[in-house]
Amino acid sequence: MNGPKIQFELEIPTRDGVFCARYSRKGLCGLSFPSREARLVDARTREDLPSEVKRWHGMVSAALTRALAGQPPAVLPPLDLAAGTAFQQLVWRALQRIACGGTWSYGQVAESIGRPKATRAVGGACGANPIPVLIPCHRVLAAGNRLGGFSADMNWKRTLLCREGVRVPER
DNA sequence: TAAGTGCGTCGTT
DNA sequence: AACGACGCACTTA
Repeated sequence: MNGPKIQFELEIPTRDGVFCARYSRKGLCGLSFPSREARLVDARTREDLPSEVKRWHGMVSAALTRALAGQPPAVLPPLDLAAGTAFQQLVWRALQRIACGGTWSYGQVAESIGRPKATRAVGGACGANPIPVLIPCHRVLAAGNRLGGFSADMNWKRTLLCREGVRVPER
């Protein structure tokens, strides 16, 4: 699934730790949660920032801060999802249509992209989401109002939903 | 009710 | 051919 060519990796400090945003020539192509093994960002990436990337990064920082506060989305730069398969991109686009404070089931996502039987595959695509939080895969729950899974810590899924005012199921 | 099993299903590796 | 961030029917306790 050879990923996009990363041009810049920039930190985003938040009240929940330091996230890392990745940009290709086309736009935002990745976002990762704060991690213990805090990757030092190459100093080189901080110099010679194209104004376009500065602008993108400002938008992403603001959007992330809002999202972490459970607020509806702000303006985002173009997203570079080209690394995903056609199916994955379909799913990721669908996720962006889930309103803040709302949730869909994996089955509903599957239906919304015209593949009603691909529920399980939708789970796989959610797990491959390169831009969590901003592409809100945390808003997808399992049927029967169960929580379902999450690639990063399940606590992130709980926390994000909780901040959006969603009544989070126990399991 | 709650928890566990089995199987259909389908995109990805 | 094997493996899932699934869903459903069905069995147990």
